[in-house]
Amino acid sequence: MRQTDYVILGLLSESPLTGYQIKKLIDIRFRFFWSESYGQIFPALKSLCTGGLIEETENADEKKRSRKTYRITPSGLVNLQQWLKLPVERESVRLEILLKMYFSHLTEKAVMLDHVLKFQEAHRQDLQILTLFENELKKIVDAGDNHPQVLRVIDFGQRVNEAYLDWCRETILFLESGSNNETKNS
Amino acid sequence: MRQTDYVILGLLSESPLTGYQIKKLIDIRFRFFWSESYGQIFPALKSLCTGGLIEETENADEKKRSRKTYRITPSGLVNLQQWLKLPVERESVRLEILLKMYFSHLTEKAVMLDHVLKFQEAHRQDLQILTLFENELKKIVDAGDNHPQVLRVIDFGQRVNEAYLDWCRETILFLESGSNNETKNS
DNA sequence: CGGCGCATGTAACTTGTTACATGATTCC
DNA sequence: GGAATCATGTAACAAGTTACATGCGCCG
Repeated sequence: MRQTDYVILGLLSESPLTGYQIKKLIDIRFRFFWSESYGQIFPALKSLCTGGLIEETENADEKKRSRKTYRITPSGLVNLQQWLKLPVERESVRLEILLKMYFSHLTEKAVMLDHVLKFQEAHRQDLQILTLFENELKKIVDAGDNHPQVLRVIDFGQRVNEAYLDWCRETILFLESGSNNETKNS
Repeated sequence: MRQTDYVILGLLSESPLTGYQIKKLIDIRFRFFWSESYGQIFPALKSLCTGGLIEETENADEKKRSRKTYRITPSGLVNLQQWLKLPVERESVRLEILLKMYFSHLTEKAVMLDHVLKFQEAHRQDLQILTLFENELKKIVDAGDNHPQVLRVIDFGQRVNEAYLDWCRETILFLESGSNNETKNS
């Protein structure tokens, strides 16, 4: 069982979905802390089916062979719950922009400024999407569900993205001040 | 050229190093935003050598076949500088703890509390290491170098880790309050 | 009927980790 | 001499991406 399997089990624990929908959900809801490609999702769906942790819903309309909808099985739910209890292992973060920042005395400040501006723009968007999602959740009052937990996840995203943006502001000041060019061997 | 190649070029642009030292530097200085394993570093060193971007320093002591020290070549430096100008592509973050938080209504709050406490402890340490590194840098006054840029990287780490810790505090409150057990099918 | 978006799937490839083997050096 | 740590290296595996092939269904 890979991590991909558990993401899928988790999403299917909320409602039945197709592989395509799973991908879309991950891209939107989990965008700031997770990602999966089709190349992982579809094989995972197949193997989860084989293992009996999920199953295809039988559509009334039998002829539609495309658009397979999957749902979690009782045994899948048990598996998911067991995984939740396991200690969190992997935590991987790879930010190329910091690598470039670290070595950026070897190039012009304008180059780095450009990178930071793009980074800033990307994370402004992340923050916006996050806030949209938060408002949507808060409108739906039939709590009972996993809303409080999801709000904790959104809060994480907001804090981190705000930290990113604060850093961008200060770093932009740094890069705009001083000499415009810091190249060593110019 | 993979990202690993550029990390190595960057580190060698500061001073000659052995593969082992490169690994250690990445583990300490880059710990909060990068990682590499020996399985990537040693093959990369070999291929960079073949490509003429780095070279072994000839030790006065010829007999030592172990402990090879590498240095960057002029062509390697040019390569590194070109890479710095290229747009930042990959930015990957994978935080399993948020995945578990998202689905944590399916288990006891105590379970999630445990995960968060471990996460908190790990990032307290990160913050400490970061501050240590910062003080060390500030003591060495022969700036001129890349110190301002490195301080920007450290600042990033501090902000993000502080955001993590703020989130932990609030999340711990959330998990300690309310019912001790939120399992759906208990 | 042509194009677009929805949807599934896979093969080839790249990237990254782990476990292991090996040997040198240092310090007690 | 024995233990710890420094140090290099690789093979097998696991994980993840990309590019591509395919076909359905709807709208104009």
